[in-house]
Amino acid sequence: MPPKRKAAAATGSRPSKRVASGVNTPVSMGSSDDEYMSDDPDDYTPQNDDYEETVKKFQPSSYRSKNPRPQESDQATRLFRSDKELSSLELKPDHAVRPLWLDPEKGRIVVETFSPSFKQAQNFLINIAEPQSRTTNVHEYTITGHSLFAAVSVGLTTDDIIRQLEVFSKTKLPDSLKEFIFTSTQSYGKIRLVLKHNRYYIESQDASVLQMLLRDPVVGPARIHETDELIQEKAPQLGGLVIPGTKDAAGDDDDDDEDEDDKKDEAEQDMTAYLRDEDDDDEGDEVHSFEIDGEKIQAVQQQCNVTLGLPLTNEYDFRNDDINANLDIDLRPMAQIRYYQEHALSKMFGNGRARSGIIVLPCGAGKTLVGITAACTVKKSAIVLCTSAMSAYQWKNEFLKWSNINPDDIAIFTSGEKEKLNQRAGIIVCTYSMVTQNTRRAHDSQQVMDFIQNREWGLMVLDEVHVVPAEMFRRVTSKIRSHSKLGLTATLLREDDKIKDLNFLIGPKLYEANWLQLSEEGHIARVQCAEVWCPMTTEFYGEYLKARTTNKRSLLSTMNPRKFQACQFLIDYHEKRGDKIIVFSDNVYALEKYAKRLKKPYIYGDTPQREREMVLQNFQQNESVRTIFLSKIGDTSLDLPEATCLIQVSSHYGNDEGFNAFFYSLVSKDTNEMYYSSKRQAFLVDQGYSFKVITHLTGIDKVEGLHFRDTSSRMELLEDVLMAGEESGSGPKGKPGVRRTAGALSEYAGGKDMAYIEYNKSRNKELKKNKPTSKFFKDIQRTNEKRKAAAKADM
DNA sequence: TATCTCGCAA
DNA sequence: ACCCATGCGAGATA
Repeated sequence: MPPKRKAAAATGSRPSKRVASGVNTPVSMGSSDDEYMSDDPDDYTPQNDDYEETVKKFQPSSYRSKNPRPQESDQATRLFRSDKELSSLELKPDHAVRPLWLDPEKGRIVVETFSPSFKQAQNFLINIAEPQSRTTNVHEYTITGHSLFAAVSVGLTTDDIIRQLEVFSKTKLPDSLKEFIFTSTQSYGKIRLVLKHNRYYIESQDASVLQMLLRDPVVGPARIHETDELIQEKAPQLGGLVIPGTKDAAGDDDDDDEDEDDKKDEAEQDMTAYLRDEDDDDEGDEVHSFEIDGEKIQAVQQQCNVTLGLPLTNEYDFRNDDINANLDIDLRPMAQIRYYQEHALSKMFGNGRARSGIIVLPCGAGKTLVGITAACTVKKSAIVLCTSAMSAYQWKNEFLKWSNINPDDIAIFTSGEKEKLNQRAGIIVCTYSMVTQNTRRAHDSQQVMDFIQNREWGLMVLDEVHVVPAEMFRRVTSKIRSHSKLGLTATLLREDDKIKDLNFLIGPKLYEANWLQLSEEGHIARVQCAEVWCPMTTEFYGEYLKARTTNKRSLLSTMNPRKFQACQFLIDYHEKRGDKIIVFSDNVYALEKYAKRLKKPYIYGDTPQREREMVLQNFQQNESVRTIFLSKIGDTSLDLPEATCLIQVSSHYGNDEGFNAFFYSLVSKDTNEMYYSSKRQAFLVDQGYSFKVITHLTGIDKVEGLHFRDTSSRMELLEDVLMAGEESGSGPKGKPGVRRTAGALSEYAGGKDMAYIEYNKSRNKELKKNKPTSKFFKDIQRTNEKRKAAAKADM
């Protein structure tokens, strides 16, 4: 889908900034005059050029560069030196040029972002640790068993990890940490989960490990054949492998496509070398195994991963699989794999097999193409799981576009469409819910489901894989038998802590793109995030305090007239500079109110498809439609590349829409919204975005036709809101159909008083969010119009 | 084919 | 460290 993105979304080649200068400043900020003003100026953040230079010069053995910001270092030093656990650790004499602080007890790592070797350290850490937070001056990571498993899975050795850490650390590596890394990594990669003839086996070169496993109260009973003998056989051999579309991923003979742009960095080359080495090494002579009940693999995997600390590796030696039919599929020559996509794929196929795991790529960076290329590499039957029917269509279309697959060999399986697939090999694209549904199935649905469950799949692609830990969706991993699983997502953040389950449900994180780098190179959009704090009016705040239900309160906060005005101002401001604006509200009542009063089109759940299409088409093509209001429709899979500004009026969840330029979140001060805002901030920061807090919108007074300037109009609004709050909770719930109509009129009056503060000055943030393709509209149309006919005609 | 009910996710 | 609401997929019904 990368190519479908419009101009802003980077078709690759040009790393230039596509955002006009000046775009970096959201609205013009008021004077930063109040006490919130942050006191850590950003001016000593190294500039990119210098920075690059410095990094280049930096060599682990020659620490000539001097710490560019000693005061920071001193601060951090004090911080850590005061910690009793750390006080015993001796600083290296040249600690100033080394970026890492280690907390051996908690496995915590703090990186100084201003260090000359920050980038190198970051590239390394992303492979061995889990990112915890990113602030201006320090990033925090944690080393865990899982993160080390991921590191090992991708080819790093115990030695590599310890050696590199030692290089970057300000102190001598504590023995306890070394010990932890050593013991953790030693046990990894010892046992594998293997699918063969539609049965699952646990396999190892070390029979004693298997015997030990069999004594486990969870694993033991899951064994199927109760003979005491382990199965023993020859280990398969590997050979060279070429990933289609890449230069020469595994480094042997021939190839089809050529791929010019390539920015393989050294680290990556090294990595490939590691992979090869390991691969040669671990080709043992024979392996032992025992069969386990397919129904119990989830429990077994969890037990091994969590309790025993012996995660099961999933690798599929697809080239030596002569049981499952080959699929005739290749990338078309036009398909250009970008360097980071290639890196991701080389992590997956680095040792000539398909290893199961997760690839994290920002939206618009081309996740679909990665999935398709994986399928073209394995060349066996593949099943793709999507969160929505629309997304399923997009996947199928992308397959047809980027690969030469015979249209008869790819089928959609959703509630609306049950396409047939021939018996040999093929690709099925379906929704998670179609597969995981527990209730009665329609007849044809059951047929396809049987087909799916009886087949031994070579590859399972799990789109938006962060949804998989959900109770319902996680069933896919046990219902469908697949030799390998590839999870794709833009974010591994969830509200709960279930994201960890992906380690045994799918596999370790194989690759995570560096958003900063991608955005610098123009592969994904840059974003400016800002939070606008809007004081409540006295009338509204009075009612707010009186309100009993949270529902009513949230309605009052989102309908806060000053927030409305801020919204109006921002729309006005950005329309004038030529932006296309999407205003988002998850409250339908507010959505409608705002939109109607500002005379903007809006779409929400009950908006008929036909009307959605109209509105969206106009937004995309009609110059005069610059702003639309959306509810949470398209939470999954709405992508409007032309939007350059997002304003969020009401949303409880951190929401990760990807935008090309601006992202505002409007928050009513002193309300619950503030409470939630900290969560949102954390989310944005974790995503790598920086954001600002704006407490004053300069020039808001001057907006022509600014609504709610006078008290009477505000009172009028208040009454309306209170009424809505009464009936059936929050207004627009109850029956779809009875929507309140907007009040009328707009008045004029005085502005606000807010001051601007910069919250997290930090570096540029990026934004990234993942949405499949851009043809949202077309696909809806297609779906609706003719599930069958249109699909055919189109293809 | 259109519209309803239901369950689920975050 | 909200809770709910909202939206959607799937099946059933006419």
